[in-house]
Amino acid sequence: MVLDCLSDPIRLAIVYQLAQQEHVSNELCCGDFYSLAGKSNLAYHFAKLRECGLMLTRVAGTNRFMRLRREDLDARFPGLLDAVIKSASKDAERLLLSTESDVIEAG
Amino acid sequence: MVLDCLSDPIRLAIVYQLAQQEHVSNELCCGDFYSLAGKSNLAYHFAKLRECGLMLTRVAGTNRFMRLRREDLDARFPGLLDAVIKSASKDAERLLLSTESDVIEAG
DNA sequence: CCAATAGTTCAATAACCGTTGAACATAGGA
DNA sequence: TCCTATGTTCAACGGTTATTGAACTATTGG
Repeated sequence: MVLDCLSDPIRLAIVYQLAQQEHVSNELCCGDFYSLAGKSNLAYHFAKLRECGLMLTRVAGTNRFMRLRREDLDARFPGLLDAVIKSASKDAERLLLSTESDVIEAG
Repeated sequence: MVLDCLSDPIRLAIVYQLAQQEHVSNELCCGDFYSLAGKSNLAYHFAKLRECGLMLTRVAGTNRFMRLRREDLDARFPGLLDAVIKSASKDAERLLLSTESDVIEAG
C-alpha cells in the first residue's frame, strides 16, 4: 500500500527529495541519499518504493537513477502525492526551525 | 505521524467509514465497527487515531461517539484526507468487484 | 441492588519491519 | 587485468506494533 510505504520517515524523505528536484533533473542516484541512511538500508527502502509504484529506477553504468512515477500516481491517487509533499515541506520547515532553536539553546 | 496512522488497514477502514457517514450523522460509536475487529483491538486503534489528531470522541452515557476532525486535518494537511478517502473508495470498489467474482468462481 | 451493555486498560504473545554488516555483482578507469 | 566505486542481496538482530483475552470501570434499565 502506498500509504504504508510513505509512512516511513526515510522513504518520505526520499520521495520529498525527489519531488523537490522534479523541475531540475527528475532523477537522483543512490549516493544522493547517503545523508538519510546507509547504502544497504537505502536499497531496502528503494525496493519498497518500487514495489508500491512510487518510483522507478533507470540503470546507467554503475549508477541507478531514481525518479518519481508522478503521472501514474496522480492518476491512481489524485492529489495524494502533492498533499503528502506539502505536509512534508511543512514538517521540513518546522524541523529546520526547531533545530535552529536547539542550536541557540545549546550555544 | 498521520500517514503512519492511516497506513494500518483497520484504521483506514475506520476513517473511511466515518467519512462516508459525514453527511448523515457525523458520528459513529464503537459498536458500529465490530465487523472490523474485536472490541479491545478497536479501542487500541481508536487511541492511535485520537493521538495523531484524526478523530475525537464524545462520551454519552455508555457510548462513545467518534467523529473525524476534518476541519483541523484540512487545515494542517490540505487535500490529504480527501485524497486518502478517494483512494480508499477505489480500493473498496475493487474489493467489492473481486469478491463478487470470487463468488462466481466459487459457485 | 443486580444484571447487562459499552468500552477501556493491562499483560502476553506473535508478527512485522527497519537496521546493520558482510558478501556479492557489475561497470569504469588506471 | 586489477582496483575502485556503485548498489544489491542475504541473514541476523532488535524494536515496534498489532492482536487477543481477561479484568476492570461506568452507565442504563429492571
